[in-house]
Amino acid sequence: MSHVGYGCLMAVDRDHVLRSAAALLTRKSTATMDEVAKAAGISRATLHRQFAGRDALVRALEALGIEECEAALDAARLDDGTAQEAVRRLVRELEKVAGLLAFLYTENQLFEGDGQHEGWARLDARMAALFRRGQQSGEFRIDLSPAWLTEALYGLMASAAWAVTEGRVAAKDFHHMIVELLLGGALRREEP
Amino acid sequence: MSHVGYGCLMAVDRDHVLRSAAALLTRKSTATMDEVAKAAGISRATLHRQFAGRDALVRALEALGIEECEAALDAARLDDGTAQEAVRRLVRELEKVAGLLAFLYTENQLFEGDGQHEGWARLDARMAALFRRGQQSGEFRIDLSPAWLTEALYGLMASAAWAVTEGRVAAKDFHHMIVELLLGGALRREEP
DNA sequence: CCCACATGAGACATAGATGTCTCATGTGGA
DNA sequence: TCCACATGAGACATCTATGTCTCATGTGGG
Repeated sequence: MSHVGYGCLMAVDRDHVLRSAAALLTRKSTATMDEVAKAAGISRATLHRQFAGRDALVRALEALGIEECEAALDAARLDDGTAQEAVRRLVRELEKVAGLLAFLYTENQLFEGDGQHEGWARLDARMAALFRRGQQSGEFRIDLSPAWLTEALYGLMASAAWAVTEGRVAAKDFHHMIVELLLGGALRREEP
Repeated sequence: MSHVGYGCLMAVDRDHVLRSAAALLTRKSTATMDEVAKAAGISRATLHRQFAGRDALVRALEALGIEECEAALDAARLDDGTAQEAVRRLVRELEKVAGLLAFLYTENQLFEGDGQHEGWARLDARMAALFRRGQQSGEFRIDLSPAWLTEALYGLMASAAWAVTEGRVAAKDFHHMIVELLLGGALRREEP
């Protein structure tokens, strides 16, 4: 028996590997298991010991992404203040997950079968609830469904993350670009 | 020599194959050459005779997408009327290309190297010019850069196309969802 | 009728990634 | 010191998609 140290050490390494893989796959979604291993500073053998295969790795990244999104939603306190303020906090919190989210967003294989992760439905429901709250309070227009606003938020996050890595837009504008477009749109507001 | 019939027939078949492949790959981006061939109703051998390989096929799809986008931009008459009207026409015209666009959008391999298709730059430039025109005429706000609005339009189109195929939103709302979110945002306008 | 040619079917080799295995090494703890 | 164990390196088999080839077939035009 190797006592308890085993599980502990593995957990730490596993997290490091996962984050390295996320960073790499965000940039190059077709990266090899070899490249993922090198990026994490470990050998391919060790990578396989921690994740049964590429599929398992992607699944773990999906779980990580969902976990971090849920943490972001918690931190954004979606039920506090106006819905608009909550959306602003939400985008602020989601910004750090945007890269991983963009990667998962393109891994459409995750959503093909019937066995997609239930976490996505939970996240969708929470975000849609926020938009619905904004509609009921009169802040948001009612002709754009909560489901669409949720999808649009994902899409804008992915687009922005991708545009930033491509150097088309500045990273510092991330929050402003998404929030202002999502909430306010491109048209100038008439001065009241 | 086989006279002229050769080129003519090939052109027709090629176009049909291309559109079948676009329809299939839009749904399942990892489809095999076998599946692509079956979807087009031809054999894999014939598919290989028309497109040197999967890479060539994707490149051809890219060219087709660019071509159709440019046709859409032409049909939308971006220089006529207000910028807002032009954007509405543009989304209307782009709707039929949205699926293909969404597929190409996720084929990030196309944009990795330095040899990306110049057509994208042309399209970006024309769309950015439209948004810039709207800014200069005072219709659009100036704190959202034309480059970002262009990226956002791509992203929203892809998100909407994907959400429609997933059944999350209704296809008939496509134009309204994108245009209203892009131009007006989620916030209710104050009554003047 | 005859021939050229595009096609479909399938065999075959190749490439690239993946998954599994063994073995030597180094390190931390008893 | 000694041992257990995780690791790295690499060999090896496998698998899947791909690319290439041959051959029989059918069809359309001369």
